[in-house]
Amino acid sequence: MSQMKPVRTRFAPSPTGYLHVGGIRTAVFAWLVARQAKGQFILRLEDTDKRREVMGSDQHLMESLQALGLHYDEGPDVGGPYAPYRQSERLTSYQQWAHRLVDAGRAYADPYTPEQVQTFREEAMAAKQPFLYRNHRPQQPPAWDGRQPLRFKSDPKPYRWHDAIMGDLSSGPEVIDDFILVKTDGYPTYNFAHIIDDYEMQISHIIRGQEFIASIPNYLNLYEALAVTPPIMATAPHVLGPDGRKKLSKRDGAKDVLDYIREGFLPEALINFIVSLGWNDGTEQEIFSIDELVAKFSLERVQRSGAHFDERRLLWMNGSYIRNLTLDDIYTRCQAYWPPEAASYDEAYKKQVLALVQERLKYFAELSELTSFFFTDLPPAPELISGHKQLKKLTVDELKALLEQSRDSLEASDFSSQELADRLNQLLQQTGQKPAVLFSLIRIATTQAPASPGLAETLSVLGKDRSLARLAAQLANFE
RNA sequence: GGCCUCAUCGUCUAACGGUUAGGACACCAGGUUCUCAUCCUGGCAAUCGGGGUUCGAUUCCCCGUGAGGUCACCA
Repeated sequence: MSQMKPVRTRFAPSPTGYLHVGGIRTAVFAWLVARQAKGQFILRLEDTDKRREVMGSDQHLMESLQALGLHYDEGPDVGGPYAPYRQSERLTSYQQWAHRLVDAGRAYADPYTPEQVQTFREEAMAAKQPFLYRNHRPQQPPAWDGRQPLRFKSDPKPYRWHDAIMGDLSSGPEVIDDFILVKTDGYPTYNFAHIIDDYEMQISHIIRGQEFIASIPNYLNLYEALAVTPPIMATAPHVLGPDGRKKLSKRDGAKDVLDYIREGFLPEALINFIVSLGWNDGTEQEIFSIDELVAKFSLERVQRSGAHFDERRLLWMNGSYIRNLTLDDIYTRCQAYWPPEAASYDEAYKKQVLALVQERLKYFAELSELTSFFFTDLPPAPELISGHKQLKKLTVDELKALLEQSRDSLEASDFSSQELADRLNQLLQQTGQKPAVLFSLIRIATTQAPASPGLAETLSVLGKDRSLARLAAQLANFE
């Protein structure tokens, strides 16, 4: 056991597109493990497949991590003691290790053409056998001059190892094969490069998705050939699509994590949600602050089966976080989400509005729609009355009478929230109406919106002039 | 097809071999003098199947079944 080794974890994505909630999970786990142990979290870009690389996705990846608060101690843009952190810039290192392997007789040039190898593969599959390159291992391979792929000369044997998440795992010799170390374009494969980098960067835990679990025996075999002690392995199950049983993918509508941030999801809620997809501390606690997660998280308690991504749960969790924000905090965080008309209003007014809608927000992008009537006069919406199960039973004259009576009373109000509540109450008695009728009518007249916060609070924030003007406008509409 | 892994409400999950199998999301009903939301109360809803071991199995073992992963000059 390497209990005294400093904890250094890494997130090592390839820059082939945006990061979604499924892909970010191993980053969150790695970050938590590093923070908990007061170690380092490293970002390394695995850009060894130039064909799949997507321009700009490296920046996007870095932005996503920063936006979530998953700050890394070392990485391509921040540097660090083991720079460079981009695999395409570490080619000489891989070359050195490759030659060392060749010299030791543990790597050799692959003399076959891709077509020949493909034929071997198809034969194996046709025979319903797994494809093993080493069944075709050449007796006298040519000297490696870079024009052929360099293959690992494996030493097939069974393995038993411990995975921090999956527990004790084992495999037989039949899964060990002569995989490619260096491609003909001079770039190393992931299978080779990550092992070299993790060693050179002193990585203590490799936390990755379960698609790699079948390859681990091969890695173990290579570690032996390299005389390197493997880091702790932690294999996390996939995040599944909402309905399907397969790994969440962009095709399932897996959104870019930055899109969630843009829509006004809180980074800490997103983190809490992602972690809770497969992890809990054994109690009934659902909401964990980042500090609590750092303190309590453990790979051992991560679920071994995949978890479906359920956005409704995310919505609930984010709403819960928003409700717990202080008014000042929520105000600064939601600056970008006000309706355009709000621009000319001052902070005090917007904070009053915010206080009324805070418990209704699931994410900040809803702010505009929820609050527009506080900043601008909405067009008349007669369907709100004609579609109202109580109001539609009243005649226009009855509605007018109620509204006029309300207006007369409200004209004498000071429009404080409490005074309005009392006055509205009196109005109920004076008119002999149910709240469902009177309050609905006033609410619709003054907001023209299908929903609003409580009537007294809404009128109070709207203010006397605006409220009365809207009542007058509604009355005029009845003419 | 070989190999590996997994399996509790619709979903996320809890349960030293002994619980009326718990919580949360979602949903439904009721309450909070109007709507939406919050909040409160109640409700619906699960141990994949079959064998063992055991006084007793969600839990341990075996066999099925189902699902996923992998068998790339992708990661």
